[in-house]
Amino acid sequence: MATLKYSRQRESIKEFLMTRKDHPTADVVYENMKKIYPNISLGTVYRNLSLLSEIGEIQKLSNFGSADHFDGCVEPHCHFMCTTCGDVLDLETEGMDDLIEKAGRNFSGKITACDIRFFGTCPKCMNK
Amino acid sequence: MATLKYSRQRESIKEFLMTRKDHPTADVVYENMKKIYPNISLGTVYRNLSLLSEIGEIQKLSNFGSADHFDGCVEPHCHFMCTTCGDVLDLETEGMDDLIEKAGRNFSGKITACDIRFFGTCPKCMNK
DNA sequence: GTTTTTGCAAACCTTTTGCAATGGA
DNA sequence: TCCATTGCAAAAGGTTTGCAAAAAC
Repeated sequence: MATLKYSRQRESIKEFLMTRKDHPTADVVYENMKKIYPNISLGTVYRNLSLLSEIGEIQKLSNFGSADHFDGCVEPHCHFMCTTCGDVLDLETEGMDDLIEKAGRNFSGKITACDIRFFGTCPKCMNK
Repeated sequence: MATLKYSRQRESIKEFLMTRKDHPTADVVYENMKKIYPNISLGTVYRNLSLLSEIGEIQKLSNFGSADHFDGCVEPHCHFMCTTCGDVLDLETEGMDDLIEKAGRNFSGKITACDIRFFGTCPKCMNK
């Protein structure tokens, strides 16, 4: 991999994601970056989101809906998507650590990762 | 919803999915349908795959790679994707039925569904 | 005869890429 | 200076859609 050079844009994207508790899409990141860098391009946003998730500084959540979502928190945790409003939220993970081991019992391949996602109605939409 | 009318194409698509143990993408379904209906269009395949998954006769797996996969089996079960060859396989689910209940303990919304996906190396790719 | 489904092609949405110019080390 | 990063625009990949013709009921 090539040497990494500093870029203001990348720094801002990472910072933005870390201060958001939701999990915005590339487009939302782009719209927010335009407030700081009016000429920033969507391509730059995508390139940096890929780069950041490759080096493990952010997490890419693929296919909650049609567009990818990005999470500034890289600690392993589950996600929940509200089927009413489309929001993606974090969820407690306790008691799910042995899933990979359990799943491997009847499988002759090797399982290295696991992704759990929940769906339903979020607290906000429950009160409507 | 409008009344459903019979269509040979839809019937064949469903049958094809039920006899496959892997989980083909729309494109693979399309290529195979062309053997039976040389003039069938991709649009028809997509329309029927959507329709069938809406009425619960097949399952759409939206989370593996860039294209959706389709599963002729609608019983709840987990999936595994090989990060080497890209194949999607079924996996035993025992001991995972209480996940939704567990996840709901610390959550004030309502969880109705859960999707568990595993990643790793499949048996075929282990022997290479 | 009415309504659904089809084939075709164009549109759509999200993401990636080529390229010359800019900027960091 | 050298090479990574940027902005721009075009392309790519997967999926959806509008429309007139064909098929189902």
